[in-house]
Amino acid sequence: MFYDFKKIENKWQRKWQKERAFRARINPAKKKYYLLEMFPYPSGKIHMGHVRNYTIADVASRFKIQEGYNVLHPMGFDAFGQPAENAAIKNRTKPDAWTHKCIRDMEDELKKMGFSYDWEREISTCDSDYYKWNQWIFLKMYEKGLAYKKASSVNWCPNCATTLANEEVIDGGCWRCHAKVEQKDLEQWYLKITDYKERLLEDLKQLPDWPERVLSMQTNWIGKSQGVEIYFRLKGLNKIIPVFTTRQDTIFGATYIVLAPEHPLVQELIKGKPQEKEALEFIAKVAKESKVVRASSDVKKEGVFTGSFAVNPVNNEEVPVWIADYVLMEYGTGAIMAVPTHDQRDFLFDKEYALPMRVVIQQPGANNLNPELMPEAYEGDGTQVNSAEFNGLPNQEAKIKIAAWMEKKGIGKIQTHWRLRDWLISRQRYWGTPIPVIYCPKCGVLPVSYKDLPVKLPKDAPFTGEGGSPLGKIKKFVELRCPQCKSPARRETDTMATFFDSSWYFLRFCSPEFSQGPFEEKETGYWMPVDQYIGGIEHAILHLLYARFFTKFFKDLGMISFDEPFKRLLTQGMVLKDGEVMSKSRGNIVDPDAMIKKYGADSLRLFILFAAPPETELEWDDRGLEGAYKFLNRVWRIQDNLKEKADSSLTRVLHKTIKKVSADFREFKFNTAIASMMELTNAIYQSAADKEVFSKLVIMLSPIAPHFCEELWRILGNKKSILKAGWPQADPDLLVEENITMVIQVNGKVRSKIDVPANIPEDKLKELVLADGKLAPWLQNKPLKKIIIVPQKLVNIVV
RNA sequence: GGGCAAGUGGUGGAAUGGCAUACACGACAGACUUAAAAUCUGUUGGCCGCAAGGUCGUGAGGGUCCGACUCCCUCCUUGCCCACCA
Repeated sequence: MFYDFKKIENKWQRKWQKERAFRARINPAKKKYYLLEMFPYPSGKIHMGHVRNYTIADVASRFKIQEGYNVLHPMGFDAFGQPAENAAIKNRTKPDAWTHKCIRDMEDELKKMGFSYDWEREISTCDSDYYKWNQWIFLKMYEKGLAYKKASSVNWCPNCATTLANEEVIDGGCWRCHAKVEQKDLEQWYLKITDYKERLLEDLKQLPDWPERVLSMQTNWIGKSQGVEIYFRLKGLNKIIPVFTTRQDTIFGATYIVLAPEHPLVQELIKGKPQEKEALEFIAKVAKESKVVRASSDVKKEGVFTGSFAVNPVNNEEVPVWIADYVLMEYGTGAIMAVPTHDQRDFLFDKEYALPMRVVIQQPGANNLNPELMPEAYEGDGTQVNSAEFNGLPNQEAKIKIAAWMEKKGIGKIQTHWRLRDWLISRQRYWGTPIPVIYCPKCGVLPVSYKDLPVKLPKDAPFTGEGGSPLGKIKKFVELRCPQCKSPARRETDTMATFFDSSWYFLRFCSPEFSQGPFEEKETGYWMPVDQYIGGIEHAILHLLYARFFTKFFKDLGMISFDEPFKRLLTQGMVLKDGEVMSKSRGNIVDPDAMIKKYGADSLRLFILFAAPPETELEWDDRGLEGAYKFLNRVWRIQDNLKEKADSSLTRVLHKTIKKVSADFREFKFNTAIASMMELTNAIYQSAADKEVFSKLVIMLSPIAPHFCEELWRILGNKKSILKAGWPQADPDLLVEENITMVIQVNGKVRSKIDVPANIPEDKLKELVLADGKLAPWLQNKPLKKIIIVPQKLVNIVV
């Protein structure tokens, strides 16, 4: 007999919706729990990654409800973005209509999984009720000087005809379409996230419940490094070139310096030199290369001599000045001191052009380093040599002393450098939030006034697939009168990067219909911060960093009182098929909808939680899913064979299971929680359950297989929803064993086992153990050294 | 090149200093059946042994410990993230 999952799932999904079972409202009498998954892009279909992410969250949500928390569990759509425009070009649909159709389809699929969302809070970032507040936030940032416009060389995707943030360039290609990224000069809007770099770094300490990996990725991305800016005087010119280094201990080994080709002093340095022509050609060549190509490690390091010399301030040595592609203007001062013996990049460049080298850090223990014979740079620690008064010092100690000494002598300055850049938010696209700015030829850049928000995205736009923003082609949108002087003016036609939308949506969920501001402080005061955030590791850097930045900004505006938006973070692993990530291009997709049709949502949920712990990769297995289905049927059949009173041994197993499952749920260890419920089920098959035991199993299983358990719960005669059943408590008296099995080891190897009363005194236990005949062959004629007793577990005899 | 994970039966995985392989999948066998499916019940790391039992065994090698899948060191492999960052 199989249970009718189609009927049951449909029935309960409709009932939960009708009864608003997951409606969340402020209730000061109850402890709140805000559970959030990274909201999806509405592609129209959910994939297994979504199923996994949302199932993990849903179990946590339902478990917390049963534990008595007031749970907020919302869902919405990150609805702006490129695919809608691409679909518009391809299928002649409108992005708006296409997106809303996709949203409806995805809602249906999510509902079929039985997720416990408060659908009344659903938000969609492409609705003007939402993006109005993007514009509001932008204006606030503009007021505070955090949004600014800058002409700069940007990454340009020729395929998408749009700019990309550095963070969106992957291996020299566009993060979406993988086309080769070029360089282009454009006026762009930036957000000054660098103003928050110290706090973004420092406050990571407030997040002990984030995965170590993510914390380390964020730290590296912010990239604080302590070093010294050293001043090299240019020979023959009354100018100095500052260089930044974190290895000031190697300054005595700096045998040349290298400038980025774009460095402002380069033109002056090469002027009239024999190398001038060659240098100019080189600069022109590098200018054409994208930063990304220059940054790839397999490209040979190239450079030219400028014909000029600089003076190393620590020993007054004259060193040649070179320019090279591997030095970037964007980092540090755009100039480096080259120490080929102790920096591998300098070493490779040195070998290419046969420049001088000198060892200044001697490797401990090994033979003296010889610059001619070194196969590579020595970048490790050691003792200072050829370093004047610092000779003999360990280099880590010299680092501190040299920095202080340089500051004292005025030849350098201790400095901190950061890797984090400002965030480029302009996109030359249609399907995004219009940046609320007006350009007047007389009055200049004018922010749109708050009362005129939202600047609505026009519904009709020409989609030709050709480059440039479609918005720029809509006269009605672009042309207007300047609000100050009434002369003809233009609107900004750039839209915001969608990362902007997702940087504060977790706040909007607290009061999705609030019309006086982006969020209502009474609501965020109760619900925020998010207690548990769940999503993919691919958002470990950008999204989480931006969301943290926005949170700090709102705090500075006095709108919220906390520093960090997400208390705990869980990054779920990918879903694999045959050892590879599921993807359309690989053609190894398993469609969740087809699986729901075949086995039901409850079986799918059960399988996906049982197959692996949440953080690790999950190998898809059709047979595993079938196994989950069979297990549910096995539980279903228990109802046919209940007895009046369960055996006391079964009751003990039940209470052990309650303890284990409760602990595992709290730590998101769903795979082992399910395993122990399977063990309980096996025990029930050995010795029939009573209603009490069975009911408790059903409650424990209900967060995982909610429709199935709700149905069984009613079959067992309960009138109210299983969500109101409360979580079972383990009876401590039933957890205590009267007799336990002790493992007996001799020299660490298991040789015997004995059953003893749990409360046996140690000397009595020793006596029993030594009398154990099985041990005789191992103890014979050997002097007893000691006996180690681990209470309730084992005895180890050392001979 | 750097950082972080991970490496356990035929497979997914369990055990985070104390009985290695829980739980499940698969396989094999039995019961039920005219038969199959479903279901129920067993067996299932390698080697030696009729058996009792012994012995080897958690990527490789070493170390700490009464005792190591677990901690430390070296190496190998795989995955993810980052990368001319000076």
